[in-house]
Amino acid sequence: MSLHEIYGSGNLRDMDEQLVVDTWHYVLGRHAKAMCALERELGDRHGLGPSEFEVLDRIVHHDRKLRIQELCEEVHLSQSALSRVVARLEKASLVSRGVCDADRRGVFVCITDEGRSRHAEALPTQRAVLTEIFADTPIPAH
Amino acid sequence: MSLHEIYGSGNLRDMDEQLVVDTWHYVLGRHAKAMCALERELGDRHGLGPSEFEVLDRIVHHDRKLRIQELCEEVHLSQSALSRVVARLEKASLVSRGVCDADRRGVFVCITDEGRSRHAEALPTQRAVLTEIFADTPIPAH
DNA sequence: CGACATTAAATGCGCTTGCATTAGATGTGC
DNA sequence: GCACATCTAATGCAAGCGCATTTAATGTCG
Repeated sequence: MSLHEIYGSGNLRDMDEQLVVDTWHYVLGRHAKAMCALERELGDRHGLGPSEFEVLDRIVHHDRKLRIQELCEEVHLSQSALSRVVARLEKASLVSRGVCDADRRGVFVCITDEGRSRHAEALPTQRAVLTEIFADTPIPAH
Repeated sequence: MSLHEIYGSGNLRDMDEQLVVDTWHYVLGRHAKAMCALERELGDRHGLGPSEFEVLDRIVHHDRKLRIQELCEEVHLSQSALSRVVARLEKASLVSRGVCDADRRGVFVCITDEGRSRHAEALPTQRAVLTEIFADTPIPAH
């Protein structure tokens, strides 16, 4: 169904609903495809899962140590899942955890040199995968 | 960064990449939000998980019995995951499985009356959740 | 016909996730 | 100061997923 047909139908409620459902199917399809490809490519080439990469990416993007809490707002993971991702990254020496002096409940996560270079290696792979999947139908900037 | 700035930058490669990454973040965010809400609402109100609902929805949409294989192409699940979803649905008496006469390796999945009415109950809930999440920034029809 | 590759669906297994809870640190009110 | 609510991060636990494998049926080729 084309945009013209939708808007020309005269039934805005149906149009909205159809558009919403189409959007959901788009999101479902691309998410599945991208996640699957990222898991394979990042895993095979760089030994990283999508969540591990995303956490490294957020830290590199901010270019400073972050609190677990801050990361939690940016990555789409529950607090417990994030806690475990950080634990795996620490085990792999890609980040280090340190207690926060100001609030001793908090935990800072610092990226290590090894973490930084691993991220730099993996970044082109991630971009290539995403470009492969989204280049044809990106969302025109919200 | 605005669309104008992007297009005005003169570097189409960077623009493309930024658009692709923005699209990925859009997909990640909406997928997480929608999945979480669907899991909660469909689960609490109708005793269905998102995968269970999706499978019922595909069968209702086609309005006939489908082979596992056919469902596999439409649902974003691995063959093994789908096999288990169908097993759960059968346990809940929402579908029934039957061997295919033509190819006795194959399995047909039929929706039951109970499955049909459960789907009908759940559909408005699903639509409400999706509208809540996508009404503001749907994708203008690809 | 008979051995071997192929296909469909189910199952073993390990991993990641979210929910609920816990342990420890910090804030609040009397 | 002290009891109690709140907050942060970690952990026990069960559920769902994908990969690899298995079981059974079907094709294929000599």
